[in-house]
Amino acid sequence: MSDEILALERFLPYRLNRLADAVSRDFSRIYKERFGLTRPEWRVLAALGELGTMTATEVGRHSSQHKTKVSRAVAALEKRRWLARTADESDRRVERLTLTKAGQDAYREMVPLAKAFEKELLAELSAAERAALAAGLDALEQASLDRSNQFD
Amino acid sequence: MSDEILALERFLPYRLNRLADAVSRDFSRIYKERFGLTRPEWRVLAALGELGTMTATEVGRHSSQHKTKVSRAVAALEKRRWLARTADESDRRVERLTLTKAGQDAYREMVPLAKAFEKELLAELSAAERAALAAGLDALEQASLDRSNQFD
DNA sequence: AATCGACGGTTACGGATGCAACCAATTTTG
DNA sequence: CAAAATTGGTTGCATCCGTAACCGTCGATT
Repeated sequence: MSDEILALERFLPYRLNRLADAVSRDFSRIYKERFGLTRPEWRVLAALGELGTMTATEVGRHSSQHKTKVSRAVAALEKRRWLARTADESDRRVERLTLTKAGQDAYREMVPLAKAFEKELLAELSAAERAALAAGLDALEQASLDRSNQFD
Repeated sequence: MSDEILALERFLPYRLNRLADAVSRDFSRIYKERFGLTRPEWRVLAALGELGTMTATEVGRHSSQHKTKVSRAVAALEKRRWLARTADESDRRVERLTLTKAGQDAYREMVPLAKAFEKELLAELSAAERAALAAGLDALEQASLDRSNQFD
């Protein structure tokens, strides 16, 4: 294991990025081409669809997105009338975000497509490979995510 | 496994992106803060350092980067005098890219840092978890990368 | 050798993004 | 209770990025 040369194609940060890019590129066809959403918008939709009414900060935490991304995505979804803001009575800085009927409909339409996408991708792995992937990602998430406080 | 709700935090494309972002964010401190490189520039450096003289197209393939990214990164590294272009005798469209002495020095300085980074990250996993991660990534790469022709 | 399509690489342009600065509301501190 | 520090959220700015259009060169076809 010399320290002279780095095999880029085996280097973990590189591999993760390349894989994430490739998978996301594929998956983005669902929310981008078919629904005209950006990735931040898709994530906000997914967060609100999953957990219901939340504040922008909570959406950011649940979807691992910087607050500026959330702010812009929320504005875009609001313009599309897929979500609505309501003032919080007890704290006037906060806005409570909720999907509208149209937003919920879109979410319900996309969830099966997302699940099918994931299923098809994983179907190309053996059961043992899927188990290894799950275990490996869990472990790496635990090691990586908590030690790097990503969002301010 | 209802099709009503998607658990975003368990969704593969999301997990991969979040993980790649977190790990890259950490690692970028090495090439960004300490050497003032962008990620595309780091990758070009890594490709040339690993494999020696190459064309821009080959660099792009080896580092999984779009040709415009490569073009800009090469221009930046050239300006910094970390790489030099030489005309290819037999094909005047092509430029042969090589690291200069300064570029090689920088590469040799960064490789141990990169390896140490990866080692420390993986040190937080057990041996079994590392094995699972390796197997899982290998399998997913095989499933994903060849079926999505990412670059033109 | 003239034409046409492919290829290596660059660039203009529009859109996305992160950082920092900012505003307003709230909480903490003295 | 006034001042200061913190928080939720937005926006200006500079940068980055991908798409498409482009330029010059090469190879094949004729």
